Amino acid sequence: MKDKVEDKKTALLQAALKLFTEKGFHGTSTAQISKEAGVATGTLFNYFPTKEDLINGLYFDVKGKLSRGMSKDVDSQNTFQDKFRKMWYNLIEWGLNNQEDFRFVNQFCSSPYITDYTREVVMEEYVFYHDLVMEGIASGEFGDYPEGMIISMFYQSSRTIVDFILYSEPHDKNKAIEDGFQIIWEGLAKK
Amino acid sequence: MKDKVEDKKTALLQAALKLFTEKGFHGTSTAQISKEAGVATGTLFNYFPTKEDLINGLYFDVKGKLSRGMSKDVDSQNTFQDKFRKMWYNLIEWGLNNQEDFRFVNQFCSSPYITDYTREVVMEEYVFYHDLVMEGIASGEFGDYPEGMIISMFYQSSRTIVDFILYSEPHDKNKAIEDGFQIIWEGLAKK
DNA sequence: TCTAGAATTGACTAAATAGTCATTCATACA
DNA sequence: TGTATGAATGACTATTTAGTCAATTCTAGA
Repeated sequence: MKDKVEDKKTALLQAALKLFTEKGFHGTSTAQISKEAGVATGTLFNYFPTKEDLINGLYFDVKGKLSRGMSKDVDSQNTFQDKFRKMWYNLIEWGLNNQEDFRFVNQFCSSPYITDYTREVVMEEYVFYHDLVMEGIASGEFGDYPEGMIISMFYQSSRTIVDFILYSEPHDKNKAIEDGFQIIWEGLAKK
Repeated sequence: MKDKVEDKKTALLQAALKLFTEKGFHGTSTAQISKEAGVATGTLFNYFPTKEDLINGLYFDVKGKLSRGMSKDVDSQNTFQDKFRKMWYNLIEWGLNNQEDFRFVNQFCSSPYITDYTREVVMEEYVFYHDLVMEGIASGEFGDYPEGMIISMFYQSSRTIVDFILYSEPHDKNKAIEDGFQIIWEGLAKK
């Protein structure tokens, strides 16, 4: 049955997510992943021929979810600043609601186990984001900074704020999110 | 002889730095580290009883160097902004000139292999930095943001700019550094 | 030069690893 | 009900791992 097949694959991905994030790629054995997923050791290799295939599949999966979470309702915003604010809030909320996924992506985004091919395929889902930044530069909303710098600063700032909220546990979470947006927007906007 | 002892210890730390950064903690065997350092497998365990002691020693070492690099000549600056600009430039230059060290610190700063004790001891070297940020908040140079948020945003931005320079290879490195400072300063400063 | 103590060595071990494969099991259809 | 197909299993293997330790080499002072 199709559902059961997907069940086991999903269970394996979920187990891998948890363990890779917690103990790293080499720190997690395939036996542990199988056990956590509740399947036999051989089953893992039915779905993912090698351990590297597993982490690449997982990376693709999680990056896709992040992309969809980030872009939600952005189009329906009126001003450019509102589009970016919406994206900011989406990103932070997604990070807070999907902590393991967020940590996984950030931990493995520059890992040698993720192949160039995986990176390429994943990149396609972020074209809308690049386009939006280009638009902001062209229309003079942003200061005269390179596209790649704006993108990295924005994304890394979201990581920083998510970590800040999780680690420092501020009494007013929403203020922390808005503070973060103020900092990055004031930093990047044209003066 | 004292020098030779230090030689081997240094060689081991250097080898571990290179390999841990490249292949991760579990991805690097103690045998590889010994080989890279040009010593026997047993020698590693003379200096560091366990592999975890090795990475903790390394973390302590590198964090100390980073702290000293960051704070150089900051005291002799006149204005508050100049102190922060100096620290920004120090940080970026140190990151560019010590890429492996920088990558290592950033990769392992939230790793489970680094003990709470190591973190505590390391923290002591960053008191001056915390004090400076507190001073900036008190004197109204910074906007009304939590101390921890300012510290994280500043440091993570430096990571972002170092990575941007290394990965995007902009034609004008110095403009990228100053751009980065503008972004983070405009973001954090009181309006 | 001789020697005591420390540093260095690398063969060794018990445990763990990624991946295999012959066997068993579940399902869907005739 | 009988059976054919593919999924699931877990014992197994060849290799690799962190760490040990008895033997060797080096060093500094007498």
